[in-house]
Amino acid sequence: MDIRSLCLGALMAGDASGYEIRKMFEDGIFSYFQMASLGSIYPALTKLGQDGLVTFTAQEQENRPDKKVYSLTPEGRRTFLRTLFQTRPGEDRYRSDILFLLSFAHELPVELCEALIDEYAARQEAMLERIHDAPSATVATATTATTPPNTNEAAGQTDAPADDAALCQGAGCDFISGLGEAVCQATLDFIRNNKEPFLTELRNRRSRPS
Amino acid sequence: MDIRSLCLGALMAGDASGYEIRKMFEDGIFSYFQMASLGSIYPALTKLGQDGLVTFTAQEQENRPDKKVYSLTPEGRRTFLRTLFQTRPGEDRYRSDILFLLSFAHELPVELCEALIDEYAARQEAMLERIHDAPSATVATATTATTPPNTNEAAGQTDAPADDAALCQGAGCDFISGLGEAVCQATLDFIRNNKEPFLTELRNRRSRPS
DNA sequence: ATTGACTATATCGGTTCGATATATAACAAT
DNA sequence: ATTGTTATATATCGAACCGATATAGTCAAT
Repeated sequence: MDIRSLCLGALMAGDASGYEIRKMFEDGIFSYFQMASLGSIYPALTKLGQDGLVTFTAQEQENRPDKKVYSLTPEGRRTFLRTLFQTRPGEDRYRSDILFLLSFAHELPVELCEALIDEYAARQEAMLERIHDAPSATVATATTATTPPNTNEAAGQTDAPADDAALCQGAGCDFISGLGEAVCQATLDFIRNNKEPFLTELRNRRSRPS
Repeated sequence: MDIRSLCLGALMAGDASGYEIRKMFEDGIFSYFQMASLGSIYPALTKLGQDGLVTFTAQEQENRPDKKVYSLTPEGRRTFLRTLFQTRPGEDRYRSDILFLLSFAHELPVELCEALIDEYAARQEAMLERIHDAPSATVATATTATTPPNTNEAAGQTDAPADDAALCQGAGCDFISGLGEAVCQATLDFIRNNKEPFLTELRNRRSRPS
């Protein structure tokens, strides 16, 4: 998936600025399986605008740089849907420095190994919490007020641009976050059951390096 | 983790050519949590050579391009171990086109959603098999003959360069592949239990789009 | 008062991927 | 017989992308 498609996908959930798109990949639903940085989002939005797939309206904000709120054009929407249908999905890829380091456990002090495992577990736990805090489509969607720092409350132009089912629009996201939860849980379970035996074995091998 | 460290780490398991290093990231133990392409491995090895962290000996092969077999220098080994100790491990990142596509399930035909899920499951299953086929450190290591296409059997120079504990050197790799197994298993379990309910819900929403 | 955190856009350098070129051999299929 | 595919093996180049940085203002906390 190239960043242009990723941006179009983000805008499918509703109008957003570049900054808000990044947050979707940082904290939002997309953060579990995709990422995109500002350094690629802004150029992508510019190019998408040139190609007529998005438009933006500069929202003036008092004492702040203008906020460029991007929307999909009808052609942008069509293009994205075509992408959805045609894309042969690439291989999943997982990258973890911690696991790489841990694959050299036999060269490391046992304390460092333990710290790495604990760090790994902590991150999984944090992710679990993020999943639980996220809104679900099956549960009532009216709970989250969301109310972003909408400084221009008086200006009645904003029209609440796609908030309800925006961040998590339907069963797909529920399925995915359920999967994420299951994976995190399995990871934590594995660590709970195997951390100590692993460290013990490391210590044993250390004492008699055979 | 930059590619130079990744290459040093690969060479910790024993001498290897650039091509063989890539295979470690393609099929080998590293494939579960890191990746590296030839387009970055070869330049990295060249630079590491300039910095005196690796050396190579060009092994002539009949009717084949020379095979440059790289080895860590003592300084290269020291540098890598220093890296192991000092590195503040970066965030894990997972990237999946399939899950991204599935997050737009409500825009897709149910059949396509099912195909995507099946594809996802198939990949997990393939990964599980790869993990099971891989050698384990705790089990007898003498089973795998490995015998790569070693055309020069008569030339007694090769000296079987680090084969036994090479690919998977110890408890660390066992821990990691155990973790990988648990995660794959949890993923497959989740899909088994939730695929049909998910598809059913999609169909229901489609029939009465409310 | 000043530090740090958040919102917001934008650019630039460096890293890395993916495709491609080159060369050869083994093997399967037509 | 010839074609195609797969595998070994090195190497390069353009395009894509990340991460850091610059700019600039608000707000809360110390």
